[in-house]
This record gives sequence, C-alpha cells and structure tokens, in this order.
Amino acid sequence: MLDMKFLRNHLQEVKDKLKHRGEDLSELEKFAELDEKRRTLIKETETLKAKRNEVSKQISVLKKEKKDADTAIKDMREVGDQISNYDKELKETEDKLANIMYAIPNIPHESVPIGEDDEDNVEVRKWGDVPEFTHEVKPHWDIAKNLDILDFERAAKVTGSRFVFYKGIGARLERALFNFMIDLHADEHGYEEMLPPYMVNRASLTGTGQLPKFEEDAFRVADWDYFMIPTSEVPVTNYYRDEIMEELPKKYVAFSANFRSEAGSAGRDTRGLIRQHQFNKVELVHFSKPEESYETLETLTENAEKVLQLLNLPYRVMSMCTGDLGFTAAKKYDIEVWIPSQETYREISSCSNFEDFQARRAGIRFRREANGKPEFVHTLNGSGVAVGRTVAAILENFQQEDGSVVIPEVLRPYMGGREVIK
RNA sequence: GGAGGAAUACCCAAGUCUGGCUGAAGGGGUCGGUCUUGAAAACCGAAAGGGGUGUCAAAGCCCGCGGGGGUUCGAAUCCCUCUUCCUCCUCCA
Repeated sequence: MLDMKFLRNHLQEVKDKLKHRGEDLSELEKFAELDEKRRTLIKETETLKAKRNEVSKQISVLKKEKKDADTAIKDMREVGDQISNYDKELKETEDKLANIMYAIPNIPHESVPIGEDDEDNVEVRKWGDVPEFTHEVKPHWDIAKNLDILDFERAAKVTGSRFVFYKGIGARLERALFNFMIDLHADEHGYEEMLPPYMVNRASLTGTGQLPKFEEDAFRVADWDYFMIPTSEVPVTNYYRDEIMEELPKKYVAFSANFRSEAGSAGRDTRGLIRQHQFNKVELVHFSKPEESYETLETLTENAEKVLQLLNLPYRVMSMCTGDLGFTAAKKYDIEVWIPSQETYREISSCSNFEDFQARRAGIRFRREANGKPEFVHTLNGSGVAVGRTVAAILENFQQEDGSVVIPEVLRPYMGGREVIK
C-alpha cells in the first residue's frame, strides 16, 4: 500500500511511475475524488462530535446542580442522529478508498529497468559454466523415473495433478538440500531459523499483498477463512504485524512447504518438478531500516546465490523490468538456474525489496529514537532457494551417460556419504 | 467438546460493581543530572506516549482501554457478539 498523503500530493508523479508496470490503473482515477470526500466528511462529523462532547459536559454540570437539562439532551439526540448518518457515509467512503489503495501496486525503484515483460529483464551477472554433454540430455522426470526416486503417477491418484511423491534416495536428496540450505543461512550467513505455520488468516495475506487482489492463486481452507501459505514470506513477515519492532535489522531463514493454485498456468510445465501445487522452499526474510534496504537486497541476493555456487549449479541473476516486477516489489532480482533439458535458465529464487509497501499494510514499524515517532520498516525476502527446482537442476546438470546422477560434494555429508544416485 | 477467569498505552498495572474534565492513577523503561575511577544501586529532575484531521511547522479538534455492534445527551465502565490467552474436566499426535 502506498502512503495516502504522498499519493494526494504527488498523484501525477505516481501515475507516471506506475504506467510502465502494465497494470490496470483505472482505480487510481477515483482516488482524488474519494479522498476529498473523505476529508470533508471527517470535518463535518468531527465538528458535530466536538459539539456533542462540549454539551455533554454541560449536561453533567447541570445535573449535578439539579438544573433542567432536557432541552440540551433533546438537541444532542438530534446531533447524535446526524453524526451516525455522517459516520455511515464516511465508512462507505473509506471502504471504497481502501479498496483502491489495496489495488495500487508498489512504485518501482529508480534503478529498475523500464520494460513490458520478461523479454526486457536485464541480466546482472552470470555464474558457472553451462555443462556440455556428450550423451543424450534427459529431462529430470525421465532421470527420476529410471532411478525410481519420484512418483508423479501415484501422486496424481492419491491427490491430483501437480503433486509428487519423493521416494527413497529422492526423498533423502530433498531433505539433504533443505537441511544444507538452512544450515548455510543459519550458521554462515547469520539468519535466525524459523518454522512457521503453513496456514494463515486473511489479515496476514492482506499484509504481504497476496490479498485482496490475488485470492484465486491461494488454496483456501473450507469453512475456516484460513489459507495455505504460498510462501513462508507470509507467516514470517506477518510475525511482526501490528507491532513496533524493538530491534532492527532482523533476518530470518524459514523452511516451509508452499501451496499455489497456479491459476492461469494451465498447460505450462505440466511435467516434472518445476511447477507443483505443493513445493518446499527455504525463504530468507529481512526487516530493515529504510536507508539500508537496498544494500540489504544485494546481500540477500548474494546469500541465495551462495547456495547455487556451493552446489556448483550454473545460474544468472536478472533484474526484473517494470512490467515484470509483480504487484508488491519495488525492485526484484530473479536468480535463474540452468536447466539442460530445456536449454534455458529457469527461476529458482526471487529476491525482492518491498520498501514500506508491505509494512504499511501490515503495520510493522520501528522507532529511530527512544521517544521518536514510529516509522514503517522496509521488508525484503528471497528464496534461498526453491528446493524442488534445485532437485530438478541437480538431476539434470549432474546426469551421467549411464543414468546415474553425481551428488554435489557439499550434500554428501547430508546423504550418508553417498556420492552418486544410481 | 464442557465449566470458569482474563484482555487497559513500549512493558507491568489501577480504574469497571455505583456511566460524567480519565490521554486515562501508579510503577518499570527512556532521557538528563548527583554520587562513582567506571558501572550498578540509590536519589533528584525531564520529556514523551497509538491513529486521524489540520499545518511550512504547530496548536486545536476527533477517534481510542482485544475486534465488531448496541444502549445513552455522555461508555474503559452497561448489553450483545466474535477473537485470543489462562485454570479445571474431557479428548488427542
């Protein structure tokens, strides 16, 4: 959510900055009028309330002195009716205004490249050498089927499409990966570890920006108004919702399963681990002071890259252009890992600075000085990294001609010393 | 699932029965000072306190005592409802 006062005073400027996002901004057109109406109504109702308070005190005095207060009481009865009329209209106006504010995307940072879609994203850096194979390159689902470590068919029977069973050494690989990632971030990068709830309430999803606009992307628990988390960003960021944080910066590494309906993705990545309704992810979440958040975004991204470097997986870092930023981010880097069977890089991590966009929605603040006014923190998060896609990348990048897969060295202690999956 | 109890500002905590200058006592904490080699403790002093409106800034005004609604001229206080936490019983990985 943007700052209403800022929007009021810089409406044209905001419009200019948002126009490259490619989002529907028609809601913004109604802002000025509703904002004006709101403030007019506030003035009117508050004038009446001040009067009522005044006269009520007088009534109290009259009664103590045993004088007649009937006229005043009668007058105030009418004033009370007027107040409730104004309040009703005010509430309607504020609800409309809130709907608009919740629907306006974040303002892109000045360093974000201007562009329409993923074609216009800018490569920031590239790491590692893309493997060259002398044998036929297989997709990870074929490799996994031969090794009997993933079972998509039975998952489809047991649940439905876009679910998977990890089996045997495949399950061990997944577990090894997220343990390795959590340990790296907790022990080497100084993150505090967290295991969050996998379901959250509506207020939490509104706080981080998934609601109200993107409800169709989430799995909702019937009869509860709880939602399965699409990322642990949601519970971890909302950990401090409606609080004034005493210590800043704070950073957490959280592991969770993530649940996404993938509405609108029908037909895309229908095979394999790339796009599942449920997948594991290690997530990095930062709460930072405003002036430090862009430095933090770089650190966060480097922390995520380190995972791929240690696993020896080739990747590139892309700066998302204005048209591909997503609703909530002011700036976003995607880390994309090389997937040999597709001869392309695929997103494995997304690192974003939301500035105060989420903090304003979620009411997360801090004090600069002991008695200072509370200010909104900046929130950031990034995958560190998506576990299922890492499994896919490992199977494909380290596949051997005989169908076996070499396990990256850093994972071997987590794999009971195994060097190869065969 | 059953029976009770509770929720007040950054934290603790009065006020609720008996509605009326209660931004809301009192502490803690914070800040400044005395003392001390330095600190702690003790003592002295001070400021501020969440949101909105307003403004260059402020003053002022409005809201505000877990959330929402109601009664009343007037609600922290009375009524309804929801949520969360605690105790006991029941159940349970």
